[in-house]
Amino acid sequence: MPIITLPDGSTRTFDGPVTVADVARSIGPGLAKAALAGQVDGRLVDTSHRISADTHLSIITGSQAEGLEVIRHSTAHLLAQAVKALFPSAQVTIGPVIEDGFYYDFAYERPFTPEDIAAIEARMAELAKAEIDVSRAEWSRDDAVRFFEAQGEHYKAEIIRSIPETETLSLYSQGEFTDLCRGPHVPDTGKLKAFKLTKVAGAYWRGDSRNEMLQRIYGTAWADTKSLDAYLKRLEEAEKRDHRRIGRQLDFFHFQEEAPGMAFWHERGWTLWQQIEQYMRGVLRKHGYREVKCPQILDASLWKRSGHWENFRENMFVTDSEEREFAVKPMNCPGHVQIFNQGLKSYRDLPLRLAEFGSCHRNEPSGALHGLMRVRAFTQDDAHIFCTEGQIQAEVAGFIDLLLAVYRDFGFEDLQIKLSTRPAKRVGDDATWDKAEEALRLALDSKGLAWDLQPGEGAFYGPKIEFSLRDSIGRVWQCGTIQLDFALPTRLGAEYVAEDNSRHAPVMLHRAILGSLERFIGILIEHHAGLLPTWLAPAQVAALSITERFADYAREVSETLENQGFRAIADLRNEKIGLKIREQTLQRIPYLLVIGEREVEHKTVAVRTRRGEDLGTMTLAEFSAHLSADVSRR
RNA sequence: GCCCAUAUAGCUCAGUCGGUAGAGCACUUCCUUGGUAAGGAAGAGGUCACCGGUUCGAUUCCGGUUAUGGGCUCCA
Repeated sequence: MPIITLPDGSTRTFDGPVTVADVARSIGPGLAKAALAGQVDGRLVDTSHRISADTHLSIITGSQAEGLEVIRHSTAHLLAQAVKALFPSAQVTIGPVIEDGFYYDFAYERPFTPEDIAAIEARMAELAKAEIDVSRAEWSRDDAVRFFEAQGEHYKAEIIRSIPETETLSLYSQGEFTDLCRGPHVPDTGKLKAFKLTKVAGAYWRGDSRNEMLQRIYGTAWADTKSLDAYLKRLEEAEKRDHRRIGRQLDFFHFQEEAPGMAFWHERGWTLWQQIEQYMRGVLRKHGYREVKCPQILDASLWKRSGHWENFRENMFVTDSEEREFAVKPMNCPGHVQIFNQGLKSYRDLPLRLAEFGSCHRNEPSGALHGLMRVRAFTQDDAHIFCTEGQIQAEVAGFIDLLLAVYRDFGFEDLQIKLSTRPAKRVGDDATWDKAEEALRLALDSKGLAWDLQPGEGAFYGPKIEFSLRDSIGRVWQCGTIQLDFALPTRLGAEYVAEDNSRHAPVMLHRAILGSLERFIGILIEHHAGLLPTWLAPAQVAALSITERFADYAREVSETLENQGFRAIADLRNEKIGLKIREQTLQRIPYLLVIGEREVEHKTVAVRTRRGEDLGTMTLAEFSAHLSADVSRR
């Protein structure tokens, strides 16, 4: 006589064992139809799951996050079923749920074409319409291996073989298709109503580039077509924010074939860049950094000593001159160590914080390039803090405060933080690593930040924290970082004199807040959809003359504002005011000053914003005060 | 680097089942001097990414290269 407690606290008593579906039916026909899975004492189960003891049960539908996940997972199976039906020799591998959808990897003798994808999607729709029952069965591991081998599914068999022998596996079947899966799944394919295959791509088997390439099909799935349409709409909107598109529209930068992965900055984009750089310069100075500048190319011997030659030779641009081998710097640290090494340093000099807007070049693999987000020529807001072990935690904590404040000023609140700890191949003894990792962890926790641990993902020379921001379609790009380094100072002979007159290698903290200026600007553009905050906007205000008769006053207005330190332009073209407003609004200029007879007569300006608001007529002094207030509000 | 796709005017794109191309916007000139998101007319503009092959003939078909896009791998 199981007594079942529902989420609202009510209970239902049954005469004997019941399934989740039975319970849903007893509550109402609507719920019975909507039920996708159940949650029994916190565990997700199929609707066919039998309950024989007292328990807490929640019926999962498509309106819950768990339900959506079930839908996506089941849609991945539906995709595999359709592929197997249309391409029987394709082998299935894995098909997980991802953000907003799912993918499934297949091994097949040729890539799937767009026509194939259309056919597969059509078959999926048919299979869904047929409302095929999805059933679960438990198998022993070895039986499952034999089953899949017999079907010619060698990848699946390989996956199962790597599962411990003692484990019982669940296999889900729908029609003639059976797949290994933990579940749960929807009770029948008819529950899958809103899905779309989005793209095909190659993907390495088991994510290893030494392995063969599989055919990955991506899709999205939602509880209803309305949500699906909303999602597709959202993607479309995000595309309009693409920094590459806005960069062209606003005349910020361009790329061309002769310089792959290296941006040409146009005046407006460069103005934005300069605002960011000057802002950062001020912030760094306030926080005890000293700005330096190192040579762009350095003799190969230095890169050999630093270890970069050995590890990254392939990705470095090298040059021959005077029969010597040079490398264009791929990073700034060795240069900063050279500066540190000039003159004998005392413990009293520590922490020493050397900052540089360091221009670096890395010959990134061609397939990795992506607009401003991944380039071959970039500028880091780099700095290296030379300190003692005892100073690590305070420096890291101070850095995190600084980073959060900077991000806030740029309008970013939502970031992903990851702590990467010691990899298998590393330098330094375990005691040092223990201390270093602990220092990073404590610093993070002291800020009350949420972070993920990435065990084994640290650099060979030390653990690191990475701060990432998302682009307009949810892709995550690393920007800030702080990395401990126990290796480089020793390799490059950096040392300081301690209180007891002994000499020690300092600990080196590599850190960047924006990461690369290029990438940060890309994200900034997308984040604001090109409507940069006034303090960053390349042109903050445009004076528009209504006819040529008022050109002189419009020019005077813009010059006055320029002299007050604002970035103003004058649009004196012989065009209608409507056209000028349209064009300058599309250029995302925060303020437009309309200047005609009335304004000239009363020495005023009529102010309109890029969002279409009319701020009315005011004197130039009043507008200047308004602009000033806006600029300081970052 | 790997898989797939794409490359036509400054931009966004159409087109040619193989006979050297077209639109809108932008640009130039002229008219218009107009009060809050596109005034009108005329004109100019393309080695159809590059290199090769097939063909009487290639922008179109095939191969290669380069770049870009979407993924995968990588990212000191």
